[in-house]
Amino acid sequence: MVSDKGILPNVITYNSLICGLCKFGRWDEASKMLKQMEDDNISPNVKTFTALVDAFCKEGKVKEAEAVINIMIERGKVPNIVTYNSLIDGYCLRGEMIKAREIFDSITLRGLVPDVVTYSSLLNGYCKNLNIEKAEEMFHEMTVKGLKPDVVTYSTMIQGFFQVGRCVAARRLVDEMHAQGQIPDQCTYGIVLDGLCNNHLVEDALSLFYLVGNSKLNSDIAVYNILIDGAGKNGKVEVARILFQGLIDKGLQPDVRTYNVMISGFCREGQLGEAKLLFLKMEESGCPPNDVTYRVLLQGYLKNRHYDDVEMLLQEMDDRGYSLDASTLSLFIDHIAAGLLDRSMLKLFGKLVPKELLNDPSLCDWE
DNA sequence: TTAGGGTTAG
Repeated sequence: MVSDKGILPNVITYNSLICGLCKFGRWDEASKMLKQMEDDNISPNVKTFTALVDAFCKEGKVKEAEAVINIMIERGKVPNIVTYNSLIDGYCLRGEMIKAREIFDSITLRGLVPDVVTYSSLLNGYCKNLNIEKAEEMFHEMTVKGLKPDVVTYSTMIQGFFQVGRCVAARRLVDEMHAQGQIPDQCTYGIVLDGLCNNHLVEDALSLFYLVGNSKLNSDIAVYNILIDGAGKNGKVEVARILFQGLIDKGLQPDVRTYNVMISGFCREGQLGEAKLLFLKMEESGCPPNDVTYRVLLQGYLKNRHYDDVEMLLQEMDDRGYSLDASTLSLFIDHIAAGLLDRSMLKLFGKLVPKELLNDPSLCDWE
């Protein structure tokens, strides 16, 4: 691997490439790259190994990540705090909080010092696994240790409070982060809007949105996706429609999630005609439907006992290589069992059941 | 700007 100008790759070049390949799950190529790196007599360093550890952890493959850590130790490279933070994330992602805590506790024994990211990662794990008390403990403990919660720490904790319905505590924390000089960013904003919507406070979310007005914060399609979904789920599909039109008028481009939440909102209200129109508009707008779109629409049709387009949608899913997820599948099974669907559809339907669901005990006996 | 943490659809 030599560039046109005869420049040789170094450890930085390889790390960048390996990291990029890992990010896209291209493990084979990443491992080939690692091998080539060694053939070039360039030793992988702590960052190289940590990139691999992190990539495995993000897929929940903690055993593989630990294997990489063992290899790096064998090669005389010492894992650092970044390496262990990734591992904590991996265990948190799997919901294995006892193990995550063990890694956290082992950090000090290894002579390393947990940093803001370490605390925030474990705190996030506790929040995601709905153990808000433990999360609060971490939040408190880090300040005792002299670590200052940053924007990410606050955002994580705020989301945790919203998830368990503690909206007052969440809002108080937004004020506190301001007072501490940690300015909420785009991500915090999304977390707050989503948290309000999910706690039946969509009016508050909308007030905040209109208060923010034409700021850059509101030029993010994710903000619209959150609000359109929130409005729809709170029975305000007309508000959702206005928001959708608003983002178009503003020159923003709806993405596949925007369409999906809007279609989902129409289906919820039984407005299947509107849902179908939007579905058809996706392709011509350069934003083709994805597997979620099909599942949302199918669920909408089934729940509203509107079977005209079902076979066509299943056929299109098959053509596109999409499959049914567990919840759509179980809805289908109910309708088949109740004799509501034409049995001629069964063959096509069977092709869309993913292998991993074939032996699912909750879905058997449908024939 | 060589590796780490927080946001949206089913």
